[in-house]
Amino acid sequence: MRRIATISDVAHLAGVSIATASKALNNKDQVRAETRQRVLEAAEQLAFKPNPAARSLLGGPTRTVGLLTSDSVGRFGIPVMLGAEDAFGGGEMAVLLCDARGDSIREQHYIRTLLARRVDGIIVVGESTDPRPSISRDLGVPVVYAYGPSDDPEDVSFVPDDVEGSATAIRHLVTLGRRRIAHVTGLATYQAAKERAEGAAAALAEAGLEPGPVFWGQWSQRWGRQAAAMVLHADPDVDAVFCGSDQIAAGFVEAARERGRRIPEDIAIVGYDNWEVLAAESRPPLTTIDPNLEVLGRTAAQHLFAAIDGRATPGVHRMPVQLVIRDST
Amino acid sequence: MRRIATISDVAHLAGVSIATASKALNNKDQVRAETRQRVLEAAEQLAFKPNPAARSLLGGPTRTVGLLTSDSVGRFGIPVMLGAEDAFGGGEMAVLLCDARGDSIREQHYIRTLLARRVDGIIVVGESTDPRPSISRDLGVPVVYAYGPSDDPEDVSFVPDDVEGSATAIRHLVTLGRRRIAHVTGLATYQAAKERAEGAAAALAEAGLEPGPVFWGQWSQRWGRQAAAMVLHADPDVDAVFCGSDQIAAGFVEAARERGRRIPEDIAIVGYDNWEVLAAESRPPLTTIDPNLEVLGRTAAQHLFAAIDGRATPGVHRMPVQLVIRDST
DNA sequence: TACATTTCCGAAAACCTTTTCAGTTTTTCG
DNA sequence: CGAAAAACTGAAAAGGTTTTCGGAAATGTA
Repeated sequence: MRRIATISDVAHLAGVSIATASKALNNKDQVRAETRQRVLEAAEQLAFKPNPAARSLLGGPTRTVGLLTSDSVGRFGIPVMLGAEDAFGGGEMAVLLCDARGDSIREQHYIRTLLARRVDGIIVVGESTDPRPSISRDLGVPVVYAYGPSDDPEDVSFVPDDVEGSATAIRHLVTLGRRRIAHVTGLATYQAAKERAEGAAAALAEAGLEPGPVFWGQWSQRWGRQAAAMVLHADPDVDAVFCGSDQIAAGFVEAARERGRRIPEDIAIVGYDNWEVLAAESRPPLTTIDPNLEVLGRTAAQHLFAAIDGRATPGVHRMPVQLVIRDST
Repeated sequence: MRRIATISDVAHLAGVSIATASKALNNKDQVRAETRQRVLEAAEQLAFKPNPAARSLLGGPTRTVGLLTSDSVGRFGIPVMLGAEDAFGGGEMAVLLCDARGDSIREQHYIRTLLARRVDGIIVVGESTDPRPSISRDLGVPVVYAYGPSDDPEDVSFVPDDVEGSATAIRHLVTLGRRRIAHVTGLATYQAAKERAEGAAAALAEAGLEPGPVFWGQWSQRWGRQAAAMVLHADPDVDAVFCGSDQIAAGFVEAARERGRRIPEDIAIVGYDNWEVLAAESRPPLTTIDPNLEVLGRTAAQHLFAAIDGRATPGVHRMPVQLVIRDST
């Protein structure tokens, strides 16, 4: 492995001074076109890449951002993360990955590490849509929160618009002529469960329907199966169920079918999350709400760029979600 | 936001020279204990962290590694990635995340970026256990492959031991007294499918049993359901099925139950992957093989450290996997 | 030709840390 | 007490890049 080329190698090969080479490479003026050409060719020939260490030593941007996630097990953070990485990697930003695993000690450690490395900004990816403590105070670099918003409204946060998503789901069911619509969802301690129930209630009211019953439980297939028994017992004529997650919906569908209900003829089901492995493999495949997590991650990354440029956009931004229609409605 | 402290601020506050401060902070000798103490206190007070740019400019290690993944959609790379990140982040290594999304152009781009940033090493995380083209040639930094091995046997690769894992699954079934064991798995073009079938055949032979039929298909629940029909038709007295993935197993269990077979009384089922959401939520919960992906990632990371220290361990290392017993056997 | 103007180029400083080497102070031992 | 050894400290250089500023060359004008 030969030595890595420096700018003085390039300058020497091109027969100019270091300063001129630098100007040529950075598209500054004060360099004759022909000279610039010679420098560029030399750089090409030596496969020259400026040393980022030397560059950032000058105090300029490090072209590095931190990606701080708590989501070691959960599955929601991953697409957000990849979306963000995509937005950064496309430019010449590099992404430092830090997984705090939901431990605030680890989180502090990583924040210090990132600051020591002089990152230009930080994206914090939450594991749920519940607000989380802000880290932005006195940090010195801009921070953008994705999926899990900051509890400080002055921060920049991006979350899926669960209220609107649920309303969309309900409107879809109403359009299909369903009138007796139940809602089975996760624990009410989750912001996501609350907002989805809220959006559903609002859309029902808007359609002139009574708010249907809400069944709170776990975010699990098991709960979906149990809930099926409860829902069918509470109202044997229920003609649609909106589930707070695809896991719940998958369980519900399974149990309802076992009880002889046809999906979607007797009962239409809408899930939430568009978790492919469940939603597409369920029988029948689930109509569901796709929270567009990759887009959310990318958008958050773009806004971090803006914040680094001093154009921050404070507040909690609700990102549009999408209805994916399959065979369960 | 105040200016970030430099070592000369620390030296000044402690009343010593810059050199002495540096020595004190880096635990070099030639500094009186009391002087060192004063310096450390000053550093603490100013929240001083050495500038990594200046450090790596001296030619030392950058304490940065690249994590190159192709696994944007697949789920296997994620735990490997997190395991690796864990091993690095615990020290003072930083991890640069690059997601090539299976595109070799993007991959090249990222490799150049990583080299330009002078990473100390690279971990390549595959999306399947199929061998992938080596990137190590003339790179100048050590590379370790995790999950998806390099096609160059001189490289350092870590893969789950699928042969042994399948054998374990079969031995488990044999121990339970099962004798007519079928195998339902994914496409034979996958290394994973081939090795799992191979391990299963070997274990059957070892137990003195005829190799059972092998059904090749997709890695999907749907195929599991179809396969159930085929298996039960081909041999109505089958008393155990080893599935090549939890998805297949989940589909198989569902369809077998619908055909009136009791699990595990009539047919015992073993899956593969220990994909919690499927294996634990299936009815009954699935006995399965856990490939220990996080451990694999961590191990790969540790070996990258070793390789950076010049103690590389070439070859494809097969990592132990684990039988997780639930109610399906 | 002499001078003013423009266009280019290069020397040198700055960024921050580590390390070497020489110099200074303290300790030890005869 | 004197000399040698040990312990400690500080000035300076190195590492790669960008930027500023002064100077040189080329061009235009009188």
